[in-house]
Amino acid sequence: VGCWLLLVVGCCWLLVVVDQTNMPEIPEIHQFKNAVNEFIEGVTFTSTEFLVAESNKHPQFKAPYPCHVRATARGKEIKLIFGGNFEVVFFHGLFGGWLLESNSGSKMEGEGGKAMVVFRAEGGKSITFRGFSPYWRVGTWGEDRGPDPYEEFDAFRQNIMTNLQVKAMTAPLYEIMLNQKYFSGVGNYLRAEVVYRARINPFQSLQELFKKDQEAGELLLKTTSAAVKEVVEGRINKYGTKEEKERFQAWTKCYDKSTSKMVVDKSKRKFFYVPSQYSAGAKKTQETAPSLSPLKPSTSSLSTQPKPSFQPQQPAIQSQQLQLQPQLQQNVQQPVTFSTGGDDVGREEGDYPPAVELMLLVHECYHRSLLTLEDKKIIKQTVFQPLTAPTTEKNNRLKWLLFSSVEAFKADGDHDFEEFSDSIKRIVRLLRGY
DNA sequence: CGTCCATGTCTAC
DNA sequence: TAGACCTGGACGG
Repeated sequence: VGCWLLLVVGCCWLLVVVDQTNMPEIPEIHQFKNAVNEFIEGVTFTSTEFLVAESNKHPQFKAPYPCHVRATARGKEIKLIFGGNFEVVFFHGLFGGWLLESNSGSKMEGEGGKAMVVFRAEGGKSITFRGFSPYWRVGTWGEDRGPDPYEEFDAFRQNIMTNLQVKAMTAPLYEIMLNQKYFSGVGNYLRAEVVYRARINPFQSLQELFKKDQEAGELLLKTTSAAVKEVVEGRINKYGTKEEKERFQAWTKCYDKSTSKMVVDKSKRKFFYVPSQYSAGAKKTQETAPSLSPLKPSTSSLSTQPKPSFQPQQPAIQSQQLQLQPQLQQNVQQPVTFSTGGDDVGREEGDYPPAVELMLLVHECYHRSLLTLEDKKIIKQTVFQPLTAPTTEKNNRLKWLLFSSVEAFKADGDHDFEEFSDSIKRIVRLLRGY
């Protein structure tokens, strides 16, 4: 029964893949590759027909006909190998795809978009690469694209491990995962799904992740590979047949779900994530920060948030609260030398003192894994320094900087935690200089 | 009919 | 960092 099912589904899949032409990520590229290979198995190719003007993007070339052709895939690229040594790499770009036809030329000519290049074989079969902003290149894989996480997992992992210290690795996970140099083939839905499935905070960098928790780092890489495998083998496709679309909807747990949170990244692409997915894990680490959930939507909820939200919800938090409270008391009594200048001006009842505001924010950043425990401790020590401790000019200035960061954060309607934690990290670095 | 949006890069100001 | 590439589906008037 299993074989029969495979056969039937396999046939449907072949037909479907033929018509699909939308921005693919690795799984779809592998599906194309598999479909092409099945279709041209044992077929002898005899000619190439170029249907676009020659350009850098679409150079004409001469394949060693007659020959057999084989397709391979790596990341988002597909390579056709003609007769075992002549290679052309294809990139799908915005809306590229392959058309597999048994009766050569029947469908493509003039119909539905521009065919770009047709490879014709004996017996009337042809494969057509079509699209509107794709390209091809005679030669091998793109230089700036890393190994395929699905078919070359070890190389994929190695490429990341040996480059863990490069600057790109300091970008948050959700950004680096679109970097084809390291996450070759990963695209917008995979980054969301992988991070979700691995239950890892996407707002930290890969560098930090590996430093802090090697196992979690390894898990992320393995999950990347596994997710691709699931999509390829599950015949899942957002732009496929009705069944494939349904499978896509069922498979995605995070991407494009109304229950997910969403941020728009630098290149204006949507990143979906579910905070509880990774913050639940953080609770195990005892040092859980109080949740500041009302912070995000409104403009300045931090200063108007009622104190009861401070109430510990769990025993694990309680011990921390007990620790924190005396220190807060102590802080209130501190001289206001570093309270952003305006000495209580415009403060309303219910506002937290600056130091408490700062620590709440730092806690939240720690909660989001934007700051380390170490960072948090250093800030705490600095802010709640015992009255007896010597204070230096420099130290005071850094404290002032810390509070300025809070003001900047509050002034910025977007409540950019990353920016905030970045400035905090810079100050921590300075503090460590002592 | 029009407008917006999408698994993605590349390039010019 | 916006614009280009210039499809095709969903949705609005």
